[in-house]
Amino acid sequence: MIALHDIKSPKPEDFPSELEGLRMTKQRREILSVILSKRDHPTANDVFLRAQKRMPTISLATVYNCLEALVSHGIVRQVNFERESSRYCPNLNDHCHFQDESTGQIHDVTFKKGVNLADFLELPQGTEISHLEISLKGRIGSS
Amino acid sequence: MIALHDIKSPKPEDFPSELEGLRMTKQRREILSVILSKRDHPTANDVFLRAQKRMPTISLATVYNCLEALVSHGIVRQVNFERESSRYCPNLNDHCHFQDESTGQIHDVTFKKGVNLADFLELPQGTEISHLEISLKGRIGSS
DNA sequence: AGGGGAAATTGGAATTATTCTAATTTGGAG
DNA sequence: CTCCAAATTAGAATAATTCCAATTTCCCCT
Ligand SMILES: [Mn+2]
Ligand SMILES: [Mn+2]
Ligand SMILES: [Zn+2]
Ligand SMILES: [Zn+2]
Repeated sequence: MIALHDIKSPKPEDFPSELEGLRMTKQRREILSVILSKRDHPTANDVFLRAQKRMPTISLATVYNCLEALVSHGIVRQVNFERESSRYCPNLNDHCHFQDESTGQIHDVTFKKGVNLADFLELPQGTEISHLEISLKGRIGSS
Repeated sequence: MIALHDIKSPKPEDFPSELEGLRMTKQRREILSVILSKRDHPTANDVFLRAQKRMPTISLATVYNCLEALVSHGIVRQVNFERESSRYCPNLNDHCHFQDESTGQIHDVTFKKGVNLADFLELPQGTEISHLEISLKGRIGSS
């Protein structure tokens, strides 16, 4: 089973016309391909700028609309660092984010295998988590 | 050693005129007392509304200024959930936050003792974390 | 193939949390 | 008491995101 985000350099044409019950319009396809084609974590505006290269008439409102559609259908993840603008991530595996304060770059951080949340947190019993976000900031030492 | 946030119903007068190197003006005192006097996680505007009761001339800009001063001096914590407005927390112990989606209430969640981040995350070696935020959303089952 | 209609896109305006600015006030040091 | 840096204030500015109303797209039906 090969996940969408494993595809190397996807062209918009590579996507079916419907995905996870979401109609794949050409704008949505373009935006998805922008997000999948570079493993960084672009903001909506970054996505807009990149999408404009191949689709000069796309609007920022559409970028926001498409991102919201992709996120709510679980095709793309939305990532937040404090009050900064949201970023978007194609990695659907369980992971969290580390922002290197010296470069601004965001790195995916996976969980050690076998661990699960409840092992770490003193959660009130009966808690059902629907959404989890872990964001780290710091530096990578030269050692 | 009794921590500030353990004081029951602190009046502004209870605070020294300087704290952690921060000059305690009457506005800062008032705002700190607002935050300490109720264990919820108010937004800046909530704080403004509450502070106005005892200090009708305080301005929203001052509330933001004071919160920023208190946060940057480590006297209060700033808490974020996705794109919602920031909230402020008097609990300085290591903890994270759970928002109950049925009530909107935010609960402090502590870490199980003895665990530490590096045990959970596949961090690139040499990583120095300067800031960490864990935010959960969900519901508390009736069981 | 043609037409209807719901959904998507668009540009621009609106919203809103937060920050900035410039003028005034405050309060501790000398 | 005076001086001065820092804090407060009202209001304007900013910027990310959402809303709106008009247009366009395109799927479905005949
Ligand atoms: Mn989410
Ligand atoms: Mn912080
Ligand atoms: Zn990611
Ligand atoms: Zn808290």
